[in-house]
Amino acid sequence: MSESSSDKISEIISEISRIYGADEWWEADSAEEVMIGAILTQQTRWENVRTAISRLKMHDLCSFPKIRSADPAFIEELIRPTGYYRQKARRLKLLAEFVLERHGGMENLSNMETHLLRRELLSVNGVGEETADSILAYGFMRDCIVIDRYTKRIFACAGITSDGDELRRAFEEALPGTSSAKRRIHGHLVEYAKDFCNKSRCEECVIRNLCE
DNA sequence: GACCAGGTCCTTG
DNA sequence: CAAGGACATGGT
Repeated sequence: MSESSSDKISEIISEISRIYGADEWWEADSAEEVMIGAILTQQTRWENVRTAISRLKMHDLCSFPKIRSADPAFIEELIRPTGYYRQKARRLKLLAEFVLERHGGMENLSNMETHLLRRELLSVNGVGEETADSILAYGFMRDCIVIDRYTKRIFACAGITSDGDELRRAFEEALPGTSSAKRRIHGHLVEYAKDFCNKSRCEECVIRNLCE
């Protein structure tokens, strides 16, 4: 990766942030809900997650104690719109076990140091890097940039890198640093990619002007 | 009807 | 350890 990558990242971010507002991005009422949504959103549109979450809430099943004791088949039924529903129902069960049994509840988790918490989250089957980072950034409000597929796509397109670890390092160097800024930036990148990284609007992409 | 979505895990070579 | 497949519904 070239020396000026972080400069270019800063440039791209300020361009995109200019286009989108400063709203908080992940819709959720609690850290628990972020964690549940983070599993449900895997490889699925957010609209389907919204449906699934509201169905869970309708049956008072949007919390780990309830999920832990619920009938797996019933959870599957409620989250069906998000796809991979059998796998995701299992992952929600594992996450509930992780939170309640391994760590004694959300309170203890929220008191953990960020890097330790990240390692712990990654130890759960079904929680990969992107899910863990989303949970850290949007659930526990930690200083953590989320590198997801959209982010990689944008920066690969700009000729920087599509390697997650490299991008993370370059981001740390490029970003001003507050955790709320990182949350907003990730949201902006995702929205930007949804809008412009497709066949019909790729030509309008302002980042193209910043590419080699 | 193909193609993709706010990924991750498991199996193969 | 990289590449490929499986998981599955809903919208364009």
